[in-house]
Amino acid sequence: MTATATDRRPPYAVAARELLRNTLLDAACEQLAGRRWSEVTMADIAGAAGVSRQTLYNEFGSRDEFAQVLVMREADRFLVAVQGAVNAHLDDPAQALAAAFDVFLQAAAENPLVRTIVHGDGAEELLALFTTHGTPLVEGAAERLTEVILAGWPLIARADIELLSECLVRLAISYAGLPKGPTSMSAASVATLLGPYVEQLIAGATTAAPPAARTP
Amino acid sequence: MTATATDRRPPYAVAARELLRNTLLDAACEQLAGRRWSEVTMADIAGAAGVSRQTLYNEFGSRDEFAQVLVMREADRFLVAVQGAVNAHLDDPAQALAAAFDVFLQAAAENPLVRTIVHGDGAEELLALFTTHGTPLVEGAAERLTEVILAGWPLIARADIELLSECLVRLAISYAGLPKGPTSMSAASVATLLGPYVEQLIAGATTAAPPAARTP
DNA sequence: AACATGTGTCTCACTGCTTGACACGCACCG
DNA sequence: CGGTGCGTGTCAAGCAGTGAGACACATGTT
Repeated sequence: MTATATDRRPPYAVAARELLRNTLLDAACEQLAGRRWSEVTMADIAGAAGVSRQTLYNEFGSRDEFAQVLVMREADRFLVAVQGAVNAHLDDPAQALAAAFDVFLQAAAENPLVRTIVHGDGAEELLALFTTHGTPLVEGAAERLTEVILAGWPLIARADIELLSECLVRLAISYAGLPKGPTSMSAASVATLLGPYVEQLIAGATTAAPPAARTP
Repeated sequence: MTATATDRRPPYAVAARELLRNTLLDAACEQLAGRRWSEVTMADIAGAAGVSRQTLYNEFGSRDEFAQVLVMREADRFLVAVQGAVNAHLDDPAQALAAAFDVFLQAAAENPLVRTIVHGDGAEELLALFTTHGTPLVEGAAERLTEVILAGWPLIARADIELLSECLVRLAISYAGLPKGPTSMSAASVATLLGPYVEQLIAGATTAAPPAARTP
């Protein structure tokens, strides 16, 4: 077995399904760049993806579910960027916080989907997926963020990170939907506010649990 | 960036077919990393790709045709690298020649498929595709290389470039199969040998047909 | 009220993948 | 020498997913 066990090729069937879903989601994003969400029909999306409307329904069930997946995928892309920013500052938690937040806000400000929603052009349904109906998004993003942070600082208690993550996700969504000044400013504010907390977490973890002996 | 008119998304059906072919070819490369070509069965390839043997035959006809496509795809990847090297030295044809040749030999030396063939481990059938049965490869690569050069120096007569391209392709295959010293040395040799010819082409083109004062 | 549009569901035809089988060639082996 | 195993190449039947068309339903428009 020459290839490493981690990067295993997905069987064709799985890859094809993923390709279908991504093609449809990409097609929707493309449509959204020019029109409002309420103006984009399921037929438009299917057509832009080169697929029948029925296939779209088979894959995503309903328009609402499709929107949900669309938003979740976009959020996931942000988290990839955030993960990179965090891993680039593993030595300085506060700076990692600021950098990650800045990267996120920057990406959000440039993202077509986010711009569409924030601009308020008939995308109320999508907006709800970020706010009032945002449970899956917030929980999913917080969970994912928890893993990212936990991977960077394994000594901190998971519960503390979960608390921090949900707070960060909510703040991030808030700032993304209602920007305030330059992104770096907002990021600095968050870092200032939460910096002491994370420093305390780090300190508590390193003193309480030196690398050799782990205490749960 | 939303979507320029040039990079249009391929319809799902096309993308899925391409995905199937690439999955199969990748699976074959993976198998080849550990075993000889003669030891890799069609069933192995199909299985590694997560697809049935019949599908493999439907897509590629026979084992020989599959090997042909495999080699051609690998060659195409080399040409992408070569194209990059050429475009990085549009101001100096001789240097472009050397750089492209060096890039090619470097990539060939590191390529698992090429190494397998050169090492001679039971891949005689594949070796033949580069040499005695290499017509499709040589012609295809020369054609492709012609386009690359023509794109860089549009003033040169196509016939001259075709001549040069075929010569280069044959030399490249020769050096790839039977390396001589460091790759940069071989590249320099070729550049020295063919440099005067290309300089002459450039000179002839710019003096004979100056469509504007725009000489590269 | 009549109409137009979009969603969601259903049915049918078709394409493509899977499975199992078979003939053929070939190397190995008693 | 014939038997056996293995791999190639082909075929037919079965199955899953997609495409195409029609339909009921809700909503908004005229």
